Amino acid sequence: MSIHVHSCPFVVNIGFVMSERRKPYPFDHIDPKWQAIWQERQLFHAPNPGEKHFDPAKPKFYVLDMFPYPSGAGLHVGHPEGYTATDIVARYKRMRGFNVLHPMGWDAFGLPAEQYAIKTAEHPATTTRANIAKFKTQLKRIGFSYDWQREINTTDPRYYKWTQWIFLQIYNSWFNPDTKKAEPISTYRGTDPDSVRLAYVADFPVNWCPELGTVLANEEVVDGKSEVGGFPVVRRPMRQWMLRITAYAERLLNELDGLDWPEGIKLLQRNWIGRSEGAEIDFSVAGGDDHGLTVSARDYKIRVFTTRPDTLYGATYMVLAPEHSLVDLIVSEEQWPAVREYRERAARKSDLERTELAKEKTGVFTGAYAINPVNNERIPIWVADYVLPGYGTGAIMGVPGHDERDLAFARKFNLQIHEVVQPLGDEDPIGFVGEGIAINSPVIEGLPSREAIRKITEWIEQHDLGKGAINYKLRDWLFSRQRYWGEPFPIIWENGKHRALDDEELPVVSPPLEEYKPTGTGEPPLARAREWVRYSDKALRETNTMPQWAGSCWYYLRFCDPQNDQRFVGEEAERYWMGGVNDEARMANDEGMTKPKPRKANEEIRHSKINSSFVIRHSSFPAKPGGVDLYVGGTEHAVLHLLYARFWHKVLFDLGYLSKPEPFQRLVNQGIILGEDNQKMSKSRGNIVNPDDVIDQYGADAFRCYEMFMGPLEQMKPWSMRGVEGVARFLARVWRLLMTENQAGDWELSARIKDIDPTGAETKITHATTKKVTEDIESLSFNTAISQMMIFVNVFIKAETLPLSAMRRFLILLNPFAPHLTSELWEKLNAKFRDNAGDITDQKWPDYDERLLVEDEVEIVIQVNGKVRHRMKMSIQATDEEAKAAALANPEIQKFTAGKTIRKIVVVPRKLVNIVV
RNA sequence: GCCGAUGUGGCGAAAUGGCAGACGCAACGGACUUAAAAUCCGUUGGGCCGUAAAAGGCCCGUGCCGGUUCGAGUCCGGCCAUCGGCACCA
Repeated sequence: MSIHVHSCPFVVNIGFVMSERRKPYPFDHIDPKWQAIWQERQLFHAPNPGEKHFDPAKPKFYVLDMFPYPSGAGLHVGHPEGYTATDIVARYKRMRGFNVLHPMGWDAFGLPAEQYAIKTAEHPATTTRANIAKFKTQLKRIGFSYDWQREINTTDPRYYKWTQWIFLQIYNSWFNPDTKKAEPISTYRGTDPDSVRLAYVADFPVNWCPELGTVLANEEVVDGKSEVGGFPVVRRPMRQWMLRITAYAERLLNELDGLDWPEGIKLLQRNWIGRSEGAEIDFSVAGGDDHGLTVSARDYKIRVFTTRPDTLYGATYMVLAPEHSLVDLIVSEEQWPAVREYRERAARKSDLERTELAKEKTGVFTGAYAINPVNNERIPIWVADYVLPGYGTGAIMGVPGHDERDLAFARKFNLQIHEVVQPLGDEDPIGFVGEGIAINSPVIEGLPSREAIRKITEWIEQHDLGKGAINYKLRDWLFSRQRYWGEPFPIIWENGKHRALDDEELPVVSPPLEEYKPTGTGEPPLARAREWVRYSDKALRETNTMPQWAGSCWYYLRFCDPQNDQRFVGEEAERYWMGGVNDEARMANDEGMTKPKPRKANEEIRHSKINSSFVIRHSSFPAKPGGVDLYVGGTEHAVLHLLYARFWHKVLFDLGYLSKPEPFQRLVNQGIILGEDNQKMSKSRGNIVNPDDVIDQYGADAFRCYEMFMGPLEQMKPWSMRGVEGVARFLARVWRLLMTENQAGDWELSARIKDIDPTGAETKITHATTKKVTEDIESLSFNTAISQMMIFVNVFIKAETLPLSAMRRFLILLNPFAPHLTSELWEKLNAKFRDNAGDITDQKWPDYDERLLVEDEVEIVIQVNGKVRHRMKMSIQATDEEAKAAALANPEIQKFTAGKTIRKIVVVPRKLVNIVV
């Protein structure tokens, strides 16, 4: 409460006034009353196919929130923004006759929860339980229509049993490059299945965060620091579990196309996947004259990846990443100490040092030479850390003439620079990286870059020197953590080899460790549980745990069938909710209703820039590949969660467990809510707004409506308590529109409400409001829907009589936004009029009649040279000629046209006449 | 550096290429009240002309500069600013 002293001084200063103060309407009675009724009647429970009360005639709609990570701080007003939006859609869709799946759960494993537990010196299981309880209480107060019977918790063994099971499906499959699908490992015909599994163990330099005592995925490292906590991250070779997400790079990229996601998010994913086309070229290592190379060194080949094979004649040196395995084999005796020292220094560097701070190029000569295969020139081989071990082949050909980085390197170390691309304009050819004409390049002389690339690639292939190749920036997913608070791996080790546990042995439950903090050495805390680790005399359990993202990779599937203990999700339930069987019905019911707003022209142009010449589309790929109909959450998950979940989904789809190749058809990102000071909400700034305080003062409906009235859902916007007050006033006006206070000070239904026909004007505003609210909910423009309802109330509050039908219709329209208030008023109407209207939640969403919205007389603007000079009323029937004549005859207009030649008259029917003189 | 989003009153915002600022907040004036709160009514982009006061009229105005168009907040080109993402990816 003390936080809000500045915004509401009188409440705090004179405490008793608040409790004494008359509420604008009795939300403190209404809110709990209806929440209890909803819970008791389980009104928002969605039965699965085959269950009692399931109605197969209805189409389905799956509307999902990104489930929260229950932190110790509880909710702030940013969380319920997306939740309110989806709740409005869910309530609306139910009234439109859909079976609506609208669930909520808890993503509770992972680093932040564990860090919080360590800080408060409590066990993460304890703090997690408490945090979830707090979140749930807070969410319930807002009156969301979740089906709480489907609540799930990623830390529940009944849930993570299936997370482990899915891991085993991944472990037990491989990616068949011919079918471009995951297949059971049993179909693999090679000698070493472990080398192709989609989950595998690798020993190589990883992101190690000493402070957190764990390794992190590339995606969890930001600017060389851990995303959680902001601690330094260094490279360190360790044995780790990896998931072969790179096998899916192409599909993850191409199959974005059919999704209704913001183009910006698709672009982020495309960039993250980072596809580039080019060629791989082999350079052979030259025998040294006095460099002490052994004869066999000549047999070594260095393979490089380049997107510009047309600059091959300009390659004047080569660079190997310090970690490249050939370095040891080719380095000369003389250069060995320098190279060794350089490699050690590079290994110690943090990511931050290696990238951001390393403006100046560094490197060291290996003493070895390679042969440029196209012209047989001897070129020196260097080691430098500007070449990354994880991308391409970890080696490059240095073309300083036409690459900025190579140019900087060559200048620093005095290496040769050749011009091989002639710019089309008058730019300096040295350092020119664009497309031009190949020069000094016999095989491709005179060709434009694109053709040159094609021709030289053919030439390389013909001479068996390499091949055209595609490379992705995306790396395999580092999947193990040296932490306690995560899913244990269902894996045991025997004679140095890993082996999957049987399905019957799941779940593998973590041992109840008292001492769960990271060891700091890189050995996982689970190793402390000696009894637990000893699986048998010969076998030990894997002691790493899964990363935070594991549970959220498939939770949307579990929501379809959360109680199932036979399968991770029942087949029929999955087919129904994820959209396999019900598509036709849905499309029919859905026609034109859930389409995203038409994109602006420039968005289309941007999209079309994406080079799709290489896109391979399976003809059977569905136009709407995703299962969840609407998914709302923050942009922060643009690449991490959304990419990982798509990957798991595709593996399960390939293995035949799922009916759709993509998890989320339509994605919307809600914008961040800032504090009243326009700054990001944070504890240190003291500008956090707690939903509980808002609801105490103004009620849940005002809270919900304000969240939506603030502005467009996707936009970043600041909180304003004054704004909440304004919306609360609107709801109070709705209350007083239908209710009046009697002599005794009690509220009773207004005598103005009568079961009479509305006037023409009243019908018009009612239908206009229906149209606007309907369309605005469909396009998620909740702010303008509320504006329209305010206009409606402003009109009727002045009326002497209130037609019952118009009031009922209005309450239905407002119901998704303010469910408590409207339920109460609806009940009061039922009590008085006894017209068997039924409960408000059972109502059908009203239709509107376009014909009723048409005016018979319209105001037409008269412009002279594009400037508004006058207005006139005209019948809607008036022809263009009549409008023209009327405009010209208008004395006010004649003032402007007198003595001038009329050059042109533009008429926009029913809108305006523009006279050009 | 590259990619993307955004830029409209004092504030949150609204506007199929056709009356810029709907709706709300704040502010001001009034009604009610012993008084305040609440509520209700009215005014409210800037400048100017007009009038006793009104009515009314004119000019400017959607980050900046240019273009297309009878007409641009909206479309096109070029800048500037803020925010977000990527960042030695060969």
